Amino acid sequence: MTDIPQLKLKNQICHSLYSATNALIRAYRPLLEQLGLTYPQYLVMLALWDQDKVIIKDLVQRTRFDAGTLTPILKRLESKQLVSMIKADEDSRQKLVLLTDTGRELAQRAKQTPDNISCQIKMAPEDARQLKALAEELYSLVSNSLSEDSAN
Amino acid sequence: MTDIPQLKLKNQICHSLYSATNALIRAYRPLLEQLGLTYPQYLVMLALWDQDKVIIKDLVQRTRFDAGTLTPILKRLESKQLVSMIKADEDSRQKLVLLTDTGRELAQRAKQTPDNISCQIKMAPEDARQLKALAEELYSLVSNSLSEDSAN
DNA sequence: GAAAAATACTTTGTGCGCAAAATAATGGCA
DNA sequence: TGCCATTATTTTGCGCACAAAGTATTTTTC
Repeated sequence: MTDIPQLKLKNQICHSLYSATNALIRAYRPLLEQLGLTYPQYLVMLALWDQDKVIIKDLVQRTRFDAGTLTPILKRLESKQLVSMIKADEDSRQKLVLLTDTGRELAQRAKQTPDNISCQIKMAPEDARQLKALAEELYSLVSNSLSEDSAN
Repeated sequence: MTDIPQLKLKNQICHSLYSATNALIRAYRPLLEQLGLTYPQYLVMLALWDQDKVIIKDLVQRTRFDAGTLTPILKRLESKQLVSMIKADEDSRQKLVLLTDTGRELAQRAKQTPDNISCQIKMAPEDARQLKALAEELYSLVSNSLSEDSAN
């Protein structure tokens, strides 16, 4: 017992956030399994259903994934025939990510997923809205502080 | 463009939560590096600074980590001489986790970490309080829904 | 127009996160 | 006393998460 109040696990936002996020991913797992997707793969597919035929850099921005994380995820989606990748004409450093027909069709089967999750979890809509807003706020505060940091 | 509003990445709490959590872990990294800890190792140390000489099952509950995740983390903490582990007398299936002197002393150096983080991120205290409360709420809602699920 | 800097992406290595299976010890209970 | 279910922990296997280093291509600079 060191008894430094600031070091109490119970007082750490980071722990609440971390365990809530992991629990949520666990709740998604059985639903996404039916689609043959992992949670990060699902997020990438969501981004592509919004818009495909985009370069990886664009996906990095929209998914907020690290590029080194995204490359192997895209490879797995490719091996599942959900996406295909081609070199960009204008700049051959870039790669375009395209949905296949199968990938596009999967959106129809995925349509129910968000409803199923919120049905199962039953968080008050106002709480959910607020949680999302606060998580977004934290994300942008942290991102700014990190980019300032690397600029020194 | 499939244009199913429910499938828009921007409308997903899960994405906001996921990217905020990962960004926060990234922000912790340089601070924890000075302590020689990763983020999950830090959470385990926080739990042990609260109370050590506990069985792994107790740590699983308090850290909310999976047992299969905790075992290798404890091994790494042991190899850094921060904790030691002994078999429990009463029940030799159990293992007691103890802080070493070094492990206990590390709390003094870690004392500044929470302040340093909140200094760097500058989230309004009321927002931070609320974010923590909502994350806790989500955690317990999801945990309940998962345990009901396995009880069927 | 060649060298240097920047950009887009991939690879490598370490450490989780977790389901599922394995191992080991304990506690019924017949 | 034996057997079986239960409990505590570890192992295995796969997929991230990300820093750092590597590769390839384009752009800038002189």
